[in-house]
Amino acid sequence: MSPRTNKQFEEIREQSRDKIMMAALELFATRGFHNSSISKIAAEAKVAKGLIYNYFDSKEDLLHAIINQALEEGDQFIHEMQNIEDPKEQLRYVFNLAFGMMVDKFHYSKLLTSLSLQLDQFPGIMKTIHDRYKSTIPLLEHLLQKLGIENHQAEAKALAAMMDGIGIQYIVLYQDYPLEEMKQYLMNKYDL
Amino acid sequence: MSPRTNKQFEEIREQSRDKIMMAALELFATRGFHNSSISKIAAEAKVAKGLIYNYFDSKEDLLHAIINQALEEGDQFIHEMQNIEDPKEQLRYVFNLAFGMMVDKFHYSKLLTSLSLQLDQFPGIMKTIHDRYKSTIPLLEHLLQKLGIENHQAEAKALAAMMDGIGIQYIVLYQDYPLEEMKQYLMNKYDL
Amino acid sequence: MSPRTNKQFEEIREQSRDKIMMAALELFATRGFHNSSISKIAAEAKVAKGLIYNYFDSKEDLLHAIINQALEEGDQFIHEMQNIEDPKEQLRYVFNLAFGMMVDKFHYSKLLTSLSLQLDQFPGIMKTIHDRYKSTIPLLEHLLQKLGIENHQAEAKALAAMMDGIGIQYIVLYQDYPLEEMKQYLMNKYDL
Amino acid sequence: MSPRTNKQFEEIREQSRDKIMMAALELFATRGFHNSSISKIAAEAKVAKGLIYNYFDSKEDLLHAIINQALEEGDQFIHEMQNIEDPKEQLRYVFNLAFGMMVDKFHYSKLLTSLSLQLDQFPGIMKTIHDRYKSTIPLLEHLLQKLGIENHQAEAKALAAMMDGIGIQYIVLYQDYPLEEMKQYLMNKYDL
DNA sequence: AATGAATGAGGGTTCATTCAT
DNA sequence: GATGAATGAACCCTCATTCAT
Repeated sequence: MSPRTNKQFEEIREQSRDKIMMAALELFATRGFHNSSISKIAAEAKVAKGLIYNYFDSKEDLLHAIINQALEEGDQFIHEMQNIEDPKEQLRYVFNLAFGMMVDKFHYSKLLTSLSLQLDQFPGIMKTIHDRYKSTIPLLEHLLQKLGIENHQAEAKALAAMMDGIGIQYIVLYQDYPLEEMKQYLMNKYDL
Repeated sequence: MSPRTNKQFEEIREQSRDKIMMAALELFATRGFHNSSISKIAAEAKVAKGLIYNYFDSKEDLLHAIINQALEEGDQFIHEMQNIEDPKEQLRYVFNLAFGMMVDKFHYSKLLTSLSLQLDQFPGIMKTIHDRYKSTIPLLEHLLQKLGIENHQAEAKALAAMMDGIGIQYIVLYQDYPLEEMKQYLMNKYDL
Repeated sequence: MSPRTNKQFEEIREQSRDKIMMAALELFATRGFHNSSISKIAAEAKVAKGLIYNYFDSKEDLLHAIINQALEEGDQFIHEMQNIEDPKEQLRYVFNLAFGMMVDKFHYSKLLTSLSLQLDQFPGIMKTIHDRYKSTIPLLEHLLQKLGIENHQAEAKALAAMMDGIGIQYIVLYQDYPLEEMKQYLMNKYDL
Repeated sequence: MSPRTNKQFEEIREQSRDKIMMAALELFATRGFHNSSISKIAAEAKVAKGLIYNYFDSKEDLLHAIINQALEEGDQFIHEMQNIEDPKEQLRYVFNLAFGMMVDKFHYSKLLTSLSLQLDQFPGIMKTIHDRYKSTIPLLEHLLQKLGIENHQAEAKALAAMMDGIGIQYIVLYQDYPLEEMKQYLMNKYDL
């Protein structure tokens, strides 16, 4: 009969794109980018190999799409955080967010951390991730300053390092890592 | 043309093995394991491709050898550390060592951190690295306890996380990262 | 909303078919058959990929259709030529036609010449093109005989070769080729 | 024992390279470049697929190598021709050479002619073949001038076209084409 | 008549590994 | 101990073709 409407097509596309990105995210995070073949991704997404290229120009383009999605989500949270007025509330929000992401978005978190260490191999995302790293510290500095913390500049860097370290240790040790304990430690430290 | 003695043979073997491991380490660290072909390693080591298989069973075996070498070196340092009596001296030694390694053994450090995040891909080294992560904390706990630090258990975990976080941020940001400043921060914190 | 008449349907069909064939002709001629994907043809024709299969069984079938169209046009001209009585007029007609086609039907001309050299790849059109080549010479022979040319059999073959040679050189060198000069040369030679 | 000498390696390389180029030449000429897969070439050459990339960077590089070999051979003959003093002898040499090549180097000849018509697809060889076409005519002009032929410039172009035309017709009709007769026709025409 | 999402075979290419010397 | 030619599985990607709408 008559062909599908544009809207129908868009819905179908959205769904397929998502299926592929979800499958790729999981594989990239658990097996690594180079170890996750397009075939495996397609199988995981229950989709034909060729279809992936209907949505992404290349395997790297698929990776970029995933990363950008992750970063956009992150940007949104930072935005929301900046709408909070009380600095204590802000820091509590940051901790809740950061620890929550480690758990709920484990794959995103693992993939991004992994890629951070392989930036030489992915020049296309180098700047993006570099910038992300650099932009975190001023944010924390400002926050700690508002909280009246002494030596807030050094403390911000230390806190940033600790957060990253907790992240990586949680990724490596997972079930064995006392994530909640670490969160409490920080909450206490900043009297939240 | 007198035949070479056994000792000469062994020296030659040792040299070739070393050349290969050095070349592989650099490539693995900078370009990643999957991105470093045996051909490239052989070229970098100025050695024929086939020779690598005289010394290592497989590419993964070569990786294992490198990791074990790194870990053995680490073990040795821990041993030396434990011979120091004064706990302050001990902690100073730990910091000097850790920060020194980040700079002097940058490739080792980067490779090990990278691999930590890809353990699923290398089940052969999973346990080794897992154990390494887990064994660090009791060491620090003990040290902080001897220093009379309150809440030494939580503090040890926090310190371990911070050290890892500093490591990863230095790897990512490199020249832009204030490594020395972070070291001073820790030295001050523990009054060294 | 009255249903479309049969005639209207047929017109629509004809138009779509034509659009597709024109697009395919241009792509086949400029980029080659194997380098012109159905997708590109559809895009060029501003038509959905699937529609092409409403009109043609396969990509090769589309090629056949184009070739046959070209050959039919050629047949028609030969027919018209044979209605001319004066042999000089006939030859003049042939030259005008042949040189005119090289310019006006450049793509047809290029495609057919190209395919002539790849007949092994397209057995379906082999006989057709073979026959076309063979049928040209008797025609010219007859013509030159009527013009009273000595040794008309050899001259006909030579003329046929020269025409093909001019064609291929024009295709290769295009703007750099003195097509008009060659035409004058032949007109003079046969005193037209 | 001891590894092969450099000379042994070179011989082996030469042989394999040649096998591959021969197989590729035949396939490219008969089935076309895009229709000759690396797999088929390897099978024809009785060699593993991967080996081809030990000798050529890419499929196109393999094509370039074949073309350059062909053109170099051609250059050599032109050089030899220019050492002949008597112009009649020279022209006879040209005819013998050209007609001889059509038969003895049928595949080369077919491949080069085919590619001439697909230059848009192979920008890398465009200039080379263009130049080859353009350089032929002055050579013939000079030759016909020395032979005292009237209107030698137009005649040279006509002769060049005829040679190309004979070539293409021989390629298309092959056994059915009176190649020898055409050669005699030309020999007579120029009184050789 | 028309759309374009979906399929999967097959293309070019890379690379860990083997082996004769 | 050392060489590098040779292998073939597996990679990323393209594309003719099908089909539900």
